[in-house]
Amino acid sequence: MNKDISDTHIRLARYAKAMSHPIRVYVLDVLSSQKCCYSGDLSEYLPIAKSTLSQHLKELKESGLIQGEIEAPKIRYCLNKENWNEAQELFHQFLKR
Amino acid sequence: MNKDISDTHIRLARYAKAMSHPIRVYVLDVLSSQKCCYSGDLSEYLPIAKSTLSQHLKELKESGLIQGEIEAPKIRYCLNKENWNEAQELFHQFLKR
DNA sequence: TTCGTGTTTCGTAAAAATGCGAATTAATAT
DNA sequence: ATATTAATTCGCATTTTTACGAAACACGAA
Repeated sequence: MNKDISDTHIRLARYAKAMSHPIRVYVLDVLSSQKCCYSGDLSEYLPIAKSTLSQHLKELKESGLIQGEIEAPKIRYCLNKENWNEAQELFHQFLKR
Repeated sequence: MNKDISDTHIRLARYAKAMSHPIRVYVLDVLSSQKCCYSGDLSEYLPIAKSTLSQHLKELKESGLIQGEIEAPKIRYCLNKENWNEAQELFHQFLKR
C-alpha cells in the first residue's frame, strides 16, 4: 500500500483537472493533431461564447499543457511539449498501458 | 479539424474529472495495484475525514471507475474493470502513447 | 430487540468552476 | 490621434466541489 499522496498523484490530478471539461479535451485533441491553432479558429467550431473559450484556454495555459504566442492581431496556441510529454508519461504509468 | 465535441471527448472528460483530485488518484492507484481494498484501510493512510473519503469514493463510483460490495460490517471496493479498461483505451488514444 | 462496527449521508460553509455579455486590452493600420 | 481586429478580463449569477462533524444507515452478533 502506498503510504502517501505523492507529488506524482498531485501532478496527475492537475493534468486530469485540465482535461475534465469536454471543451478543453477538444482543444487538446486539436492541438495534438496539428502544430498550432488560432483562438478564432477554435471559436468557430465550438458552441460557446468567445469569452468562455478564453477562460478554458486560460485554464489550459495555467495547467502548463498549452502556450499562446501573439501574432497580432491573433494569438496562436500550441501544446507545451515538455508538459504534454510529462502528462503522457504520468498517465501511461498510472494506467499501466 | 474535428468538427464537433464528440462522445469520446465527453467520456474522456468524465474520467478525467474523476481523477482530478489527488485523493481520488491515490485511491485508483491503490486499487489498480491490488485486487480490492476496504474503506477503513484507505482511511487509515489518508489525511482526511472518513466522511470526506466517502464522498470521494462516491464520485469514483458515479464515474463508473470503481464499485463497492458490502461485506458486513465493511465495504470492499475494487476497480470496475470494464470502465477502467475504457478509460485506459480513451487516454491511450488521446495521448497517443 | 439492542448493541457494536463500519460507513454513508446530511447540513453547513467556503471555495472553485462554469457560462454569458460588457468592458477592456493588445497590436496594428490609417 | 482614431479605428479596426482579435482576444482577454471583468462582473455577475448559478452550480458544483471540497472539507468537516453530526446524524443516519447497513449489517451481523448477542
